[in-house]
Amino acid sequence: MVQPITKIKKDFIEGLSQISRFWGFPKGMGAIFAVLYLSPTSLALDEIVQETGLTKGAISTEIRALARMGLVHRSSRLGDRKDYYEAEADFYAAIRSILKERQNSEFDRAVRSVKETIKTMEENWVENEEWNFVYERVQALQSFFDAIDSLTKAVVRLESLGISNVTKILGVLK
Amino acid sequence: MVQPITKIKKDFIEGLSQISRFWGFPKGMGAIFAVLYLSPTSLALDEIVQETGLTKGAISTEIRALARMGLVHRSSRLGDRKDYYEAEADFYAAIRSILKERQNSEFDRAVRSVKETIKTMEENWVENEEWNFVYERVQALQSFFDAIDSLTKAVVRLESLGISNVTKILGVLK
DNA sequence: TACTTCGTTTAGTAAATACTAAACATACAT
DNA sequence: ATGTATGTTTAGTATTTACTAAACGAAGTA
Repeated sequence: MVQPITKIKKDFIEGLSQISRFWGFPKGMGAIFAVLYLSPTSLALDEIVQETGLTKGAISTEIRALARMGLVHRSSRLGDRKDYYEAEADFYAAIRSILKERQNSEFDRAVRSVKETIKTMEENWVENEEWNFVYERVQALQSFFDAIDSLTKAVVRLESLGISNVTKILGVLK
Repeated sequence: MVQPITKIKKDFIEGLSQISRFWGFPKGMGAIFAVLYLSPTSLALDEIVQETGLTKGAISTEIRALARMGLVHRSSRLGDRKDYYEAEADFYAAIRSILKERQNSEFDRAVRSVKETIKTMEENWVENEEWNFVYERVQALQSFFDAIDSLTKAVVRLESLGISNVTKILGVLK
């Protein structure tokens, strides 16, 4: 059975769409990234419309999210009003970028609310068993978050999180 | 301003709900976990109904998911038809458990489809520039996935992923 | 046997989210 | 200025997902 390149691409796009959805992102987002990732040249919005079947509007908003995460880069050419987009091909760089982005997200707001809880409890301290128990648990969660936080910060700080670093980590975990 | 323990709990539950939603899980799931996490004793389904305001049905299905991820544990008592649930308080254990769970998930199916793409291309090889480019890119993604995969496998293998291991990793990344 | 008390399943509803179509804004070209 | 090609915003729709209410099943109890 002959497999034309278009079919190969289509399957790959499909696969990335599913992966995207699995991580809680719109599947269109995965599709857009996939199209750019498989293109040797940067693409204009209309070309992405062609390849994905999505509308300009959807792509406009979703590609902005992708750009914010550092998964795609936007560029423009002299004497050309169009914007051109290309995928970030270094996934380690992408991960660092995503982590960085997440630091000022809704997630951090929620995490901070846990910190608030602790402060509130300390300021209104009541000495009884339940209070103690709750305090202890909330604090355990807090220090877990802190550990995760330093981990992500460490990763973000690296100039490059390459395969070599991953191997290093693997070595430690042995 | 006096802060009764019920208000403290409510805020905390709210916070975990948001965190849950941020990670793509239903917010009810976060609420259920929060209620169990703040309880010194294991709770029956009806008690969780009371605390969360969700229905039996919802809790039944969502708590099963939580159990599958190892975030809560179900137990029963002699001469008591009720099931009792308690939260896993060791978050590092929970992480390992979640990672383990994810290994046979929809995600892996999608990842495997990328591997398929590579095989298909090799079996129907066409020598031209586009084919080469696509092949190279797909393979780069594949090896990225492989790295992530060995990382999670290493973490899962650890008897305990405690704060000490996290610190070790931080050391390597310095 | 019929009656409780529990967890589960199911069928339908509500809510959230992704997406479309079309109006809009901007910038350039004629 | 008017027209055209672009990206963005908006208002509405479709789809997906979370959840409810109620029927069900199992397993004990009277």
